[in-house]
Amino acid sequence: MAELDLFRFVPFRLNRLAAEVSHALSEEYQTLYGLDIPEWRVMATLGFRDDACSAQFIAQCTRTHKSTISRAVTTLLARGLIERVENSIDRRAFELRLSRHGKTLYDELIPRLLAKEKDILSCLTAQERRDFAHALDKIERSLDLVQTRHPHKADAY
Amino acid sequence: MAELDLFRFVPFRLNRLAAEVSHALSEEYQTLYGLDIPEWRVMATLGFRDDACSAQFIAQCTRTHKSTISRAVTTLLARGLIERVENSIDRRAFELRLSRHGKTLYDELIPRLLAKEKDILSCLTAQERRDFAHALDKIERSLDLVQTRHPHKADAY
DNA sequence: CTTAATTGGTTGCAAGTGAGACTAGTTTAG
DNA sequence: CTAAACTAGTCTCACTTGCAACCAATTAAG
Repeated sequence: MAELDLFRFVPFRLNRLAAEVSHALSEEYQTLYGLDIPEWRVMATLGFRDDACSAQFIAQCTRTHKSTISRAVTTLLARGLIERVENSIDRRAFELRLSRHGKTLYDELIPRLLAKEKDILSCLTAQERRDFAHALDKIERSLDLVQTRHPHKADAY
Repeated sequence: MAELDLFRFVPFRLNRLAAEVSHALSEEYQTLYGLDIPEWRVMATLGFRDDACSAQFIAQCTRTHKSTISRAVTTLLARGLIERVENSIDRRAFELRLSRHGKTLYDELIPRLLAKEKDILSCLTAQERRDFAHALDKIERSLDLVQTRHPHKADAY
């Protein structure tokens, strides 16, 4: 008969680990800056790309449902952390970018999050960290999770 | 200024990967057997330990909230997949175990899930898989996620 | 041109889940 | 023995989120 040890079962471990890490990080963006995960993802996507982009694009590259992104965008607009301008070519779509205020928050938050990540991974040696990242790369690629294109606003998509 | 590439940020990657893997697996336990994740976790814990155990124990070792486990137990009882007997020593607690029916389902499901896991990890070499598991070990330990004890029903806890 | 299909984005709804109150039973302290 | 502290499990509440219907704008087909 087949045996399964839940604690050696990778899908379970990934779930548990992701939940725990999210929880640890939420201390930073949630408690300190009042952002939830979808909001943080929008901020991160806009902050990393200096270019403006659409909600659709953010949804696709963060693999988050468009309704979730839509709600996050609404909140961030209300807080003045992002700005939205109509796209002159396609009047359905909007171009999103960080506001000056949002950029300030982003620049404050990033070092904290990177420190937290570093902290979590500090139990691994440098080589182990590289290997771990490499394994994630391969698994993501094989599951087709990778965003190969970073389309610019002009991209048809 | 600090830069953060969301796609190289481990917490984000873990979240996305865990969600994707869960989704892939749910095909098996959800679609085929009508179990959701908490229900599956209860089944897996009971199936792996031949011993009976309490809801509390399942909650602790799967790191799932006790109310979530409680609901899963209720559903599984109604479906006759598990059995519950009063604990003669402590009348607050119940001993849970798989029913014959539940055991049959478990034995059918396990090979499918293991195959799916193998499939997901097949993009890694044997050595990479070992390294990956090892890295998970270390991170889990450093985050104190590891269930060091497998308490038996007599355990005070 | 006109109609149908598609796409960006929003919203209502329902299912799932964590927090925490609550009940019942147990243990510890005095 | 009694009261206080604690624990197992259930339940209600609030919140999050995925789904699907929807609206408006755009593009494709006839």
